[in-house]
Amino acid sequence: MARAKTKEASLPASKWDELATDWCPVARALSVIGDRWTMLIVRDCFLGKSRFEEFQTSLGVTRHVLSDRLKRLVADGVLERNAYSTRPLRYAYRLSEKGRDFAPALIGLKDWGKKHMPIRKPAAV
Amino acid sequence: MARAKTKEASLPASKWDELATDWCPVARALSVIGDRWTMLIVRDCFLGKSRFEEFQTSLGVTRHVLSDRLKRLVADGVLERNAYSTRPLRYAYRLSEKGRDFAPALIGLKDWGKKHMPIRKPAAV
DNA sequence: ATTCTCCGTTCAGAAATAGAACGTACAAGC
DNA sequence: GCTTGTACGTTCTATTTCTGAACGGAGAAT
Repeated sequence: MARAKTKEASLPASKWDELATDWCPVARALSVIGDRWTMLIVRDCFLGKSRFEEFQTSLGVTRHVLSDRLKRLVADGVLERNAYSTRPLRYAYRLSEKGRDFAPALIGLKDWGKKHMPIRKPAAV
Repeated sequence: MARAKTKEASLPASKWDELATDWCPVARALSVIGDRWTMLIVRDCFLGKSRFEEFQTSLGVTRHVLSDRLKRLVADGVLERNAYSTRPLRYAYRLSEKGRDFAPALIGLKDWGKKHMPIRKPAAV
């Protein structure tokens, strides 16, 4: 996967790591999906997206950050990376059971957004 | 989401603002509470905390960022700021109805954290 | 008068992000 | 063989954000 890593494409470390062992389960959950993009990647997975380009196009996140977050989600067991093509080696990212268990939290956020952040646009939820 | 920028202590603006008008209600919700600390401040409010020092001690967040997030939450209508003391003018931050509506999402995160992030020591220690 | 508490603000250095270009691997077309 | 197109990342630099510590001010307590 990674070639010579002269410089580590590091993940957030300082304060996030403390959250991972916090007494509060909400904080521990946020240590995994509490950054700007990660929850949206998980949402995209729920919507059936699974490929790098799909996430990138959908979210508008920079490729660097997307690459970083996908690695982190795989490392955390939220996503699973499997080859969907062997000849041009390509990987698909799909939710694990651990990832699918975010559904209630996502629904809570969805309901809040619909109620408190209305918008008039061709919504296709 | 334009916020009072009386000074240069501006709040995250570039990509977060786009989320606020995203077609997806989850993204719109995250434009409000999707950063590292904001959801934890809301959690603290659910736990009965209401004062600057309480949040700061509880979270370990820097005072600068805490000040910024509280302003943002008040501007977004998630928290209400009321004086609890007039002589040494002090304000308490409490959840509005809009803020209390985060309960389902928080419970979802809590359940996920309890199930998938059991408390354990960091590897080294 | 001095110290203490509470609620922030300011500053410099460290870290993360944005935006774009670059690399690799394979397939199809010329 | 050479170029173009697609998919999946990596590398680069400039900008933005965060951390950590110090500073300030207003009243309270000693």
